[in-house]
Amino acid sequence: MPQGRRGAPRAVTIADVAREAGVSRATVSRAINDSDLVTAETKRTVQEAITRTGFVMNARGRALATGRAETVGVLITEPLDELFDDPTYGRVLRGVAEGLLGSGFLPVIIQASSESERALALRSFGRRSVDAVIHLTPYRGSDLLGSLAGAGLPVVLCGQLVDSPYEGIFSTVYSDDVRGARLAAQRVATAGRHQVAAVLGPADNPATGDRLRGYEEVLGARLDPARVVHTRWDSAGGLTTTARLLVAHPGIDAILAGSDRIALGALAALQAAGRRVPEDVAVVGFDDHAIAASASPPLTTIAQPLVEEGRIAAQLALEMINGADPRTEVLDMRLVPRLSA
Amino acid sequence: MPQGRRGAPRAVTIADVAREAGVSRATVSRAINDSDLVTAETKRTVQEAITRTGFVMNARGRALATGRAETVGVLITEPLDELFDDPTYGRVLRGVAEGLLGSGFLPVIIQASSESERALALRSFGRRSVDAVIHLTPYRGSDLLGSLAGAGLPVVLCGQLVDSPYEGIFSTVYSDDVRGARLAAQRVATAGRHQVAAVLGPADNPATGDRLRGYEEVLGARLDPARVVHTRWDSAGGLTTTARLLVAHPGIDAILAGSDRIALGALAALQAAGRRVPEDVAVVGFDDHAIAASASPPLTTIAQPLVEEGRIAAQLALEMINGADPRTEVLDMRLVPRLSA
DNA sequence: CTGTTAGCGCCTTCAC
DNA sequence: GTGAAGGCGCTAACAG
Repeated sequence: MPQGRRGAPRAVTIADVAREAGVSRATVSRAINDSDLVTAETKRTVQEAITRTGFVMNARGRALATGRAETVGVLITEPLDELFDDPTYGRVLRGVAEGLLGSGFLPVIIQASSESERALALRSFGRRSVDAVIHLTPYRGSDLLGSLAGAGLPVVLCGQLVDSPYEGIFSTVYSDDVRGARLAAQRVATAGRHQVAAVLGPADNPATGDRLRGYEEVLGARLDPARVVHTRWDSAGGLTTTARLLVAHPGIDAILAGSDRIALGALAALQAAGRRVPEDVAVVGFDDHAIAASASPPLTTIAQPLVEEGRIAAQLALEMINGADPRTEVLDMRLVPRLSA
Repeated sequence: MPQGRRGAPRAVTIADVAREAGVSRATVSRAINDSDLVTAETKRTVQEAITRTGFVMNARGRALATGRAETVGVLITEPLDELFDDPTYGRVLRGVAEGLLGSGFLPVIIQASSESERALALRSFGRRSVDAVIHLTPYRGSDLLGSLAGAGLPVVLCGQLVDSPYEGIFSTVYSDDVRGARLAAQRVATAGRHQVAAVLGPADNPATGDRLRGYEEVLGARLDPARVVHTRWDSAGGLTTTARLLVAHPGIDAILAGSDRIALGALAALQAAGRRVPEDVAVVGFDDHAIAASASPPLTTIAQPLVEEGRIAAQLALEMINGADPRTEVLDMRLVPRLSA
């Protein structure tokens, strides 16, 4: 019964239910919230009145009374259409949804790519439209983080921030890039490779530095700084950069790529140069992107536990909503061995 | 000043501002909402008190008083990884955001791919957490639509529903698949193609039927029913299906594909069969997906005005929130001529 | 133009 | 266990 889609004939409230059930509004409220101050008997009476009247709890009244909207905002600051070939966020989001399930809190995704959208989102946070914010794409530099801190509501960052300038203010969850990079480096080290190269992502990205550090820790002199280069995250960058690298350093026998897409480009460059993978040159990617498994040869790579990251972000958000102090969770990455190394 | 991230020392309310400014709460409220019942002078006084106290409007109180949360839910029932896979939704979302800009309403994306998430979303709609819902992926059959109708709040559907069973209840915006298909068909007809084939998407998808109808209207006998086949939306489906089709009907001189991804598969199949495009066989895609422009040869295709679709959906939602009756807007598709036909 | 007075729908002490 | 009463923060109708 699509009752009154216009004119909204005045919604059913707990007062109506109370009248119908012959009890007070307080009792209805208690029954709804399953308080054990109410007889099972009374609860049933109320329940019947609810179905008879078609009562649905109004979230606004409840939010005002309880002080919580029972929603968690998931903030995405990158344009959605630019993320289309990056399943990362989808996975994290799935984790957030799972982590919130059963808590009574609903995740609402808030996209704020433009400056005006960001301002809108911030205003809405300040106004307490949501009880907490999970920020999927935190970046240093951005003044957004400062504004979020000023908004004075619980915030969880997905991703590591260099120097942790907001430690003690925001909760953080991230996968340890240094340790992930160590796994990649160990793979080529135990395979006896000695002339290792690194084709990293942009130098200003925090993950890049961490990954390089992990490589260096394990490989030492096997990773000559001359063979460490930076490029864009995509495969075109990996292709041209690797091609140049092979000319300058023909003896390279392993390539640690900053991302799977870069690795894909590297594979193409190696093939063009007539090198066999992994016989002549081993290649290790990063991310376990969908393209890694279907590359030829299938790409050995490092997987981040994205879904778990989201799940833990949700958990941290709920904790802070309940008054806990912010804290940081670091997750482990995992080597996914395939054929390329 | 990251003031009190815990313990929330009691937020500043209009009462505090009123006291500070030496006016009544009502006046503060009016000043905030820029009512012209307030002197510019008084407004300034209030404004100063606001900055001095650091007041931020509480959305919950306002929502309860006004009866609107000033948010529009954007419902996505497909798994988000597909959202990020398919730029379609991203574009529509961008349009929604644009259409809502300046209205004071904030779009919140609600993902409901699993059954439990759907139930959660519906409950939240019933409770009036949002003022309207824009449903990006409506499908007949789904009982979700019935539940939405029962939730009794304004709903806008993005996409055509066969037989419009909810006409007069939901607003709808869609691009006319029939007319789009006619454009594709005319392209190959004027090019003098006589043995046209159609490699469509799944038969149970409403768009599929419409597109076929458009093709038939224009091509008549040139599109022999024997050369009309169905497959999945992706390129693998296009590849195998087209390959089979070419064996059964070697004389085919044009292929109308149900999507650009299907078209991409068709291109591969044609190349494998040694046919040149467009000399031997013309190919027209559908959607103007990003891959269309970079295909070889670049794909002639049909573009849906996705951003505008979103913008109009937002507009329809706002209209209905303000009491207007639901209505339907049909947008025009556009031929994007490239080299494949 | 501004202040006073009621609510919006729910939850929560405080009595009984 | 249940009811009565007050309040969450804001807006709106009614006086002045």
